[in-house]
Amino acid sequence: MVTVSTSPATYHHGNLRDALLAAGLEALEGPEGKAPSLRELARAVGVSPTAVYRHFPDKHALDQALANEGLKLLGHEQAAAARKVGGGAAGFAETGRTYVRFALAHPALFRLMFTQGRPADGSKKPDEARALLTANTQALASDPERAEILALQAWSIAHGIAMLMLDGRIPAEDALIEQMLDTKSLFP
Amino acid sequence: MVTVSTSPATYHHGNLRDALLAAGLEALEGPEGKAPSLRELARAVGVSPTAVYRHFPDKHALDQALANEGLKLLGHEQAAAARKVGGGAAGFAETGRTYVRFALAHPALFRLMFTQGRPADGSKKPDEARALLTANTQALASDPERAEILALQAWSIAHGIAMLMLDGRIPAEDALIEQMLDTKSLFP
DNA sequence: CGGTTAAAGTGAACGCCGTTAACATAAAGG
DNA sequence: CCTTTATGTTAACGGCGTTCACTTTAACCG
Repeated sequence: MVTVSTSPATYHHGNLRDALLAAGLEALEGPEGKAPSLRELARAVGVSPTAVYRHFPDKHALDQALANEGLKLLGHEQAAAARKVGGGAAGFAETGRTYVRFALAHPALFRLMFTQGRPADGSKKPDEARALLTANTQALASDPERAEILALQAWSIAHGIAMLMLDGRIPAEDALIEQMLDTKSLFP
Repeated sequence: MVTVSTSPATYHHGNLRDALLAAGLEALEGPEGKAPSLRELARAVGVSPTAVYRHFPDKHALDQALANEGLKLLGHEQAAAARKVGGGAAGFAETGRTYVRFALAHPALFRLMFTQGRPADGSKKPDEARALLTANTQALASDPERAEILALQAWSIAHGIAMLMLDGRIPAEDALIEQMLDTKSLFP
């Protein structure tokens, strides 16, 4: 009898793919600030480096899979944050702050999410974060023409703040995030 | 008699430091989109890998030096662009567009400029780009209190656009840059 | 000058990396 | 059961950043 859940499923030696992703996410949270190496993850999972290639064609594919996990996480956090403040304009503002805070809380993961050329394609539906963004801007923009531009502008400023703070160009202070992302002054 | 100039100066085997930086900048312009390796640069200059360590304590220092070159270049381009349109509000807008265009024109260099934790310190004066930004925002902001925030916001949105375009998240079209950076709608 | 000293470059080696090839083993399934 | 196929392993390759011990060149100075 086997407990069929996320991690220990049909086992040969283990559910390597998921185990590698879990180890990867954990490594990305570490204080190293560095993306883990393939061999490092194999070691962490207790498997030879080449075993990884049964589940990912190459290192880049592994990184992309990790990036996707990160994107999912970010989307969930943003949606939850927006819901918590009741959606609407307040929710929109909250997604922006959450975006930047996520980057600061998971620097290595966030970098990985955007350094890897995006998920190739295949994925039919846009990620949750993106969907939330377009929904919000379409609801809040007076001119639906401008909604799209507004979405890209909002994304860009949040992304810019996140990156500049990660790179130490701008002090990573929470008060500063709120001032810079004040939607009333930015998108009046 | 020696021609004391930038490149062939006091020679032992060569002016390695400058030669390495030149080779580095050239490599960064290549289509690889990858930052050059230390050994690669040593090869390009015709020197053993270890010779590099006479001029830079480690690879990271070399990368930082390259990043500084990039920052200087960006600053010059921005200043020239602002001058060309007569400065003022038009100049401010132009520096933003120039920022993003620079990133698209030199993707690997731009990435390197911001990936390396900033120039440590030491540099007494802030780079030209930064000086230009604060000067512009102080001149254009009604409230001098808000000037600083305005500067960071302007920087962030330009940086965000640049990064998202580099990462293929947003189409890298010139028309889009102008729409997104329209200062009249952004900072009214 | 000539000889010492210090700067600049070399070659061999280390451990890490991603990746390939050839081989082993366990699971699944007719 | 016995074959097939998925999933591992070990050994090896070349490239990387870096260190160590060594050599060569240029500069300085009495």
